[in-house]
Amino acid sequence: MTSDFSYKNKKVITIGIVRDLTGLSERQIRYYEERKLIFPERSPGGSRKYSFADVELLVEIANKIEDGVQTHEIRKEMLRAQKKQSQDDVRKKMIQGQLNAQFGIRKGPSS
Amino acid sequence: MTSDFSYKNKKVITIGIVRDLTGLSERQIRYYEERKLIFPERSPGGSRKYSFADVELLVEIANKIEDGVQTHEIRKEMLRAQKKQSQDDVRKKMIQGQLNAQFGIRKGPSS
DNA sequence: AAACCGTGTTAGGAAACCTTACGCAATTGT
DNA sequence: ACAATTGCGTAAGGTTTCCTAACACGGTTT
Repeated sequence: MTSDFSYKNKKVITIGIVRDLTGLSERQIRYYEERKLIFPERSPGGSRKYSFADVELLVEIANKIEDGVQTHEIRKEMLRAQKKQSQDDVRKKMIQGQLNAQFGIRKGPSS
Repeated sequence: MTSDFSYKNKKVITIGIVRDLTGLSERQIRYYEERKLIFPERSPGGSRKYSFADVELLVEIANKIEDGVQTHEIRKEMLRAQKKQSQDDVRKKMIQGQLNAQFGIRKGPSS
């Protein structure tokens, strides 16, 4: 239902490209992973694979760090944001459910 | 004006990932390049870099080849399609120019 | 003062990629 | 019929890219 078939979230970019795209060093990129701010996938051989969304996130992270925010704090912020998001999702689903109950009942032999 | 700032056309994917994404062999992917059907960029070190658009194109190419169409023919088709496209672009630009001339004149000291 | 933070750098090794070239069945062109 | 081309597989040898682990180090925090 939610598209999410987007290119934005496919993990297909190697760390060298991410380095070029963000201007960060590989060391930095790996370090932010170590601090659980980013979660690349791995190829069978162990190489990291990032998405465009990851690239954007990395830039945001780098900006915050420049502003003196610690990875520790950034992580908390992210968890907070994430939690609120999932709450919002639940609410939306509930409303959707209400609507379906009222009007959208299209189950059973009705063709 | 035309966005094209899309992820779809950024060349960021290495050949191994393209292989996984398309199911083609690296040999095939390189061969189609040799036959001028696809044009990856290169990293400073010489590694090929593809876009999602390239990946889609590769799948189309592979399908045609399965249907017995030769690379030679596919290339012609592509050139044809490309030419028509650029013609269409020109027409659109001309119309745009007309409209600007009629209504959109916003140049010179007018603030 | 001790511990932690964010990063550069080095070292050694493995994975991924590159080009070149031979081979070969199947098509295509002459 | 026969030569040439097509669309790959595969192997060899070499370069690039990526990986982890570890030491260093100036700045914060605690």
